[in-house]
Amino acid sequence: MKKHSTPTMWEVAERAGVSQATVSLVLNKVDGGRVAEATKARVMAAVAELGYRTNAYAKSLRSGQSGMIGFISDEVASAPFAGKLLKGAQLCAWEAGNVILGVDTFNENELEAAAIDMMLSYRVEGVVYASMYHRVIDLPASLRELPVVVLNAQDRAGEVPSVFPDEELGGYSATRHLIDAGHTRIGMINIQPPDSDLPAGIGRLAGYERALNEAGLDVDQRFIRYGTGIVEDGLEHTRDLMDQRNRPTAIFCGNDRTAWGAYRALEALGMNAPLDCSIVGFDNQDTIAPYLSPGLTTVELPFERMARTAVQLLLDKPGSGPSQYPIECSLIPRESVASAKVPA
Amino acid sequence: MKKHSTPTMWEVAERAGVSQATVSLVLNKVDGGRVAEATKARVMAAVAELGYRTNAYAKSLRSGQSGMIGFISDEVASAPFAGKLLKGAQLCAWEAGNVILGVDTFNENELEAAAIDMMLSYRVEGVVYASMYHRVIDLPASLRELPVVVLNAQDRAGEVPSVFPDEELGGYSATRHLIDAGHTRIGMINIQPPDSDLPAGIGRLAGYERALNEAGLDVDQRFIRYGTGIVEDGLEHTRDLMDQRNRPTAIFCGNDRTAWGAYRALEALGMNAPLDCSIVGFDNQDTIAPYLSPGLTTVELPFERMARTAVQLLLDKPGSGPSQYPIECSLIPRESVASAKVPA
DNA sequence: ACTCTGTAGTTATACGAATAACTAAGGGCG
DNA sequence: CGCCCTTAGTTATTCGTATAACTACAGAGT
Repeated sequence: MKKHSTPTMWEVAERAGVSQATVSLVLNKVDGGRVAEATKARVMAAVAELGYRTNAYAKSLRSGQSGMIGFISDEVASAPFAGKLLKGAQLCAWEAGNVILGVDTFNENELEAAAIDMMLSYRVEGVVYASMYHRVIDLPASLRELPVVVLNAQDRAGEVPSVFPDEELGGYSATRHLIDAGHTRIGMINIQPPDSDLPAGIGRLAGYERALNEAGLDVDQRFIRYGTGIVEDGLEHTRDLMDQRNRPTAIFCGNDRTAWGAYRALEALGMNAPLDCSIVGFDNQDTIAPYLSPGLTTVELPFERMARTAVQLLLDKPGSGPSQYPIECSLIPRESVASAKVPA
Repeated sequence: MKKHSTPTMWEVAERAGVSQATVSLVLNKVDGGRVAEATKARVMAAVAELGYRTNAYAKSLRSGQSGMIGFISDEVASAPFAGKLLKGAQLCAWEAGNVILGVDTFNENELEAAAIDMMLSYRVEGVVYASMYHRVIDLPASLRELPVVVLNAQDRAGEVPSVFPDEELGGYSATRHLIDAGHTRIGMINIQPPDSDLPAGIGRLAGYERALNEAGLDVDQRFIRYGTGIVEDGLEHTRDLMDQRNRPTAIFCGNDRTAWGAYRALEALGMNAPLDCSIVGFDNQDTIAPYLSPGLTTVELPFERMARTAVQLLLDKPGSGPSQYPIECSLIPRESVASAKVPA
């Protein structure tokens, strides 16, 4: 229940005994020594007494600046980490006095079109176009009229800056961590079939191979499996990997769900992680990784930093820098990696 | 890169050879037979050719309606289900031509104050004040000037409508499901200590007891344990419960993480779910419940419906209805419940 | 005495759209 | 023929703020 709706600058001005322009000058500190301290104080007092708040619409209309950043995403609702993207975006926007206008399209083209329309109506300063998973996307044509940054995905046309996780480096770090612990027979269970073109699986595998090569270890195809990123795949492939003579002493799982499956397989086989087999995951999914036992050593997807980077790119729009911004994924050590037993 | 910034109604009017007012009439269908079909067509053509989009700020300023609904939440980022709240809110708002202006406060008072300020500036039609978990909250005083609905929480003062899960009914359904399967010795592992006043644990336990009473079964305190909702608690308490003579044949776990712990305990004891012990969880956490093996029968928290209800309450603001809106939590059957063996 | 420079404001206007109030032309009808 | 109604628009004003351009006055400098 508001008594007399929010007051305007005129009402503040009247109460302070000055003109509306003066109120504006005071509130926006366009001072330049134009307003006496005493007057300022009177204005501020009136503002406080009346509970005045700037009308963002009038301000934007006049100034031509909306102070809003659009955030379009497919299916945030279903992605457990989506909140982190939102968090990074919001904090970064906020620090620069901007606000996030977020819309989820639920992968429906109609909704997406409506969302873009709406953002154009609100004259957003730019749009962060976020994907739920790392992939290569085609931007809707109607976004061409606006500054856009692609988040957690890559623009196929390469016309727009894209911020995404450095999967290759992540895969490298994970594998390197195992190598550093003395492992030489390291399996990998990837999260997609070999013919899939998703950057996540491709990059993580590539990083795995680079680490092995760099360490002078063979890339043994018998140690590489291809699942689909779900628990069952980790379970089956791990069972299978451990069934070989000369089996791996460590497995790099392409994501945490797969790692969970690996745990289950080891348990079923009466084996112990990390003593019989070290495990490294990927994603650092926070409803899983810390709750597995032993805690899962994994690679973190830097959602918050990615989102901040994306928003920052929109904010300092000037001149086009590079179009690809891979963000480092860092290793989160827990208890699922042990030193390899030194061969006798 | 926009060539000549977005066109205004005047430019559309000029191109169509009419006045600005006419363009407005056409676009808002305030028709009443005032504009000839041919003219309408010319206007629409001009709109399309110039790519005109209404300026939301000008429109709101003039009409006094912002078309925005504020959504304030603590820590969406960390809540895996937060997306569903957002989803329901957005869809419901959208259907009525409104847009969500969302802010996460990360539990910082400063940010919250700034968020409320910002929403007042944007003259939101109302605010959904959402909590990450079901609790009793005190609303910040500055929200008093606006229509507010509390989501996934309850307003202590009871001055504002609150939409939250019907925990008691959920607990009842879960327990009833086990009773219907023939179980008579049913344990419960609650998610908070007995002296805690969080509605979730209190309600779920109350529902459990009501179901037992209604079925003429005793509420046996030896079967009720109090944890804190984490995996380890489920593990320990289940181990403990199963260690009794005359142990329970089914356990109602106060949430899915606890249920996960129960699975681990059973596995460790060489027992099988659901054959040796049926399990029901709560939350239907989608990164966990479907991936446990066997799939976890659990109770769903109706986030999307709750959020829709909250927004709807804001939209049809007239006259105050009830102030509490408990929303039904329904049972999601999977494979973790089996019929009790009929006693010989 | 006159201009010059600050200081401390004020006035007027524009942003883009919505809408109340007006107008102009054509036709029907008594 | 004059009157009124209908159709198809137009004009003028308003929302709340930002800002360019102006004013009014006091004191300094020559």
